[in-house]
Amino acid sequence: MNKIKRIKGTQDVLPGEVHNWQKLEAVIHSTMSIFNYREMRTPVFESTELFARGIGRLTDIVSKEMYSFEDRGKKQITLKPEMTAPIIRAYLEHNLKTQAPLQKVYYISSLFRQENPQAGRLRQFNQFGAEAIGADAAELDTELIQLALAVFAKLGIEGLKLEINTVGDTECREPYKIILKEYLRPVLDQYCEDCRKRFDGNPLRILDCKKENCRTLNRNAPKLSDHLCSGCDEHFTKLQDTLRAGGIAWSHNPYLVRGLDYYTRTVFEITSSDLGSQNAICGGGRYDLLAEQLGGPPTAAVGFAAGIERTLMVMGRQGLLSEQPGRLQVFVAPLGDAAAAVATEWVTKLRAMGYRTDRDYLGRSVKAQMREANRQRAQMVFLLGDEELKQKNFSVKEMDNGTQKSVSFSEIGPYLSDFFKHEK
RNA sequence: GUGGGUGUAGCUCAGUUGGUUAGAGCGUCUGGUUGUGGCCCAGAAGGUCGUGGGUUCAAAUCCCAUCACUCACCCCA
Repeated sequence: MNKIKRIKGTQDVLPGEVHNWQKLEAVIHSTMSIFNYREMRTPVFESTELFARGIGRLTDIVSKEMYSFEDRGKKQITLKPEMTAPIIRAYLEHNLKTQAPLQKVYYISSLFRQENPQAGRLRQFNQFGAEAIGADAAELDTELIQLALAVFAKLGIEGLKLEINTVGDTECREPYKIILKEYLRPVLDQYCEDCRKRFDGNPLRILDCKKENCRTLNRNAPKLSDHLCSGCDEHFTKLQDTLRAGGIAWSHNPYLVRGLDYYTRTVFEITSSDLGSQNAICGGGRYDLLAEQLGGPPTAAVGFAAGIERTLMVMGRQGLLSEQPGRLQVFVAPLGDAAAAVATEWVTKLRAMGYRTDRDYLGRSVKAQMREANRQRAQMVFLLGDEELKQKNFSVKEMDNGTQKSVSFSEIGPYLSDFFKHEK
């Protein structure tokens, strides 16, 4: 029989590394709490229609990357490829705005996209992110950026770059698209095949094409920043003012465009040079039109999403991952069947007292049990053989200093509380 | 979907111009102590050399195909 292997683009997080995930998650929870964001969880799958309408049918994600299938009831189902659309769906479905006009929520979730894997890109991957729903204030955009940066800062990550841009709103983006298309149409045949495809559905994406030739052609294209409506212009100015007031460094990248259709006004991206070619660790922006596209009332909102695997990758490159999980406090080493029975009772008692305790289950020799205790970095070993049983005590070996002493069964409680008095 | 790279022990890797029973380090197990860890020493277990075919007296080694992994394009977290 050949072994079954994991699906391409998926990852196992093994016991020896999971503590780093837990630490990251703890920082996310605590930072979100400090910024007054509350966690929200949504199903792993949704109706395909949600993403088709929310993200946009012409985007890469929807047109070729989704894990979609028909269930036994002939419903079109998709494993969620991103979190913003499900969050807004739930927000609308439960009328959360009736609870409070501004909802601030966050999530940690697995997402699924059927792309070709490479460094920092998986088919099942994890993101954390936050969404503030119900306000169009630019200060809120700044808060989301601060929040993302705060998580990274608390983790000790350095050297991140923040880029911002504005993509306008319906009032100015649609007219601008027409102006842009008028410029592009006569020279379109000089653009690459991808760009020609983008022309009808998403001409803005032509502006951040990476091909040298397209970039050259783009230099003479009309700029959105010259065609912003007064509302968007003010919003972008306000964003930069508040970022400045918050002491945040950024650069304005006029070609920064997001691949999802729902963005309006603010877009931003945080990148790290400690990643591979997939260098974005966080992306976000404002999406004031999404709620309406999903059948809800006009609702301003802003959010970000950050890659957990990419964050861990950066932490690894910066030496921020720890090797050592917690230590075992007590290892009970019984010798023989009689001792094994008593050991079972004591392991139960020690655990009930709150000490991290384990024992041998393989009937191993003392030497092997000591090796095991050492591997577990146990702080002490309770040896229990015939002599100890007769005397009703343990031979307790303190592993860090190598000393050994007899502690009678009745004194174990006080002995342990004294030994561990400096640990809480 | 398209390109490049790599597939030998659990892990990281050697393996000569094709030549007998395919090696090392780490890890695992056992022993060096009637019942004592780490360091050290000795030993053991563990391999369809990714898979299939071809060339050859002989293939881990050469050729073809295929699969997997990986990096990159694209796009994104």
